[in-house]
Amino acid sequence: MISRTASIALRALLCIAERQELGPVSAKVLARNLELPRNYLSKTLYRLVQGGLLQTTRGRGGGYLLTAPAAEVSLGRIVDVIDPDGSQRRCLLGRPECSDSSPCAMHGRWCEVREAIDRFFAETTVGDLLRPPAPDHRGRSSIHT
Amino acid sequence: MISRTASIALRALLCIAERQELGPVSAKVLARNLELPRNYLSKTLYRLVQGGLLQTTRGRGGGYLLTAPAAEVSLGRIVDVIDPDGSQRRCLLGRPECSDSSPCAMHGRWCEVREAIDRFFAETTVGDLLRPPAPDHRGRSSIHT
DNA sequence: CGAATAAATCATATCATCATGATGTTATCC
DNA sequence: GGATAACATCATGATGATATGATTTATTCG
Repeated sequence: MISRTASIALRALLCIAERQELGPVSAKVLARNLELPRNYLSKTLYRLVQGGLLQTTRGRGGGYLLTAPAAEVSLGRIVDVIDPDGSQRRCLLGRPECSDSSPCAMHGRWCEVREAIDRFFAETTVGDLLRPPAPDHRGRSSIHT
Repeated sequence: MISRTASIALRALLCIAERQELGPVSAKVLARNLELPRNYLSKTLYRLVQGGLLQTTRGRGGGYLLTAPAAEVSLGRIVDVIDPDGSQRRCLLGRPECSDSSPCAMHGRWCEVREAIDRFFAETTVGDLLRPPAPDHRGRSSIHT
């Protein structure tokens, strides 16, 4: 669905968003929290910096901060920075020019699903995920407010 | 979403399903139709044979046939044979044990989308794709018994 | 300044996927 | 039985994603 690196990027951004009120979050802290090698993480974080999602400060007390409020950062923007060829999720049969006017055999049926995926990534923000997961009918949790 | 090889497998099965009334479909014919190197295709087809989706006959006039009616072969079965680790599509944050009782931050929101994807692959069959996707035409698509 | 901290970068290493070409095996037809 | 057709398998290479470790650059603090 998304690459492992994109998955790491999502986790890293969430972790930074949770902690940045206390100041920049260092790669060291992130590596410890995400249980990942520091340098590998560092490279992924740098891609997010270049993608405009993070800003950094070096030296003592330095680290990473979001460039925009968490509520304004969609998951899609994060994934697009790491997996730039989002057209992975396009035609299931691999046709580069699959479209409504030139559809493959699955086009009609798959489009609905694909649009649901696109909506998820476009509409869900980092901010949405900071608040405890929306209680739903699933799992039958009997927690009342 | 699915690997390139899985995409090729889908195309190959569709092609075989379309042509098998005339007898087994050879790798040579498939390679020509799908514009793919014969040997590479051959290896992928063999995986489908091992997965129980295709049967083969060798020698003159030989080739590949579906083992079951097209209407009974779901796309999910095909993809599972080629990309056995379907858990790719599971937790977006890569948690192996993400579930309703132990959800990640995205679990609730993502599950709905994931289930739509799972339904698509489980419910769409090769047979569904053989008939043209019923565009604006009336009459052909109303085949509800 | 010099030491410490932290990000940025470089050089490799590893691994799975994708792909090609050559060869082996099985079945059919004459 | 020999030629041919067709799938099965092997060996190898190319590519990109993943991962590790070492080094360099920038900043802060004493």
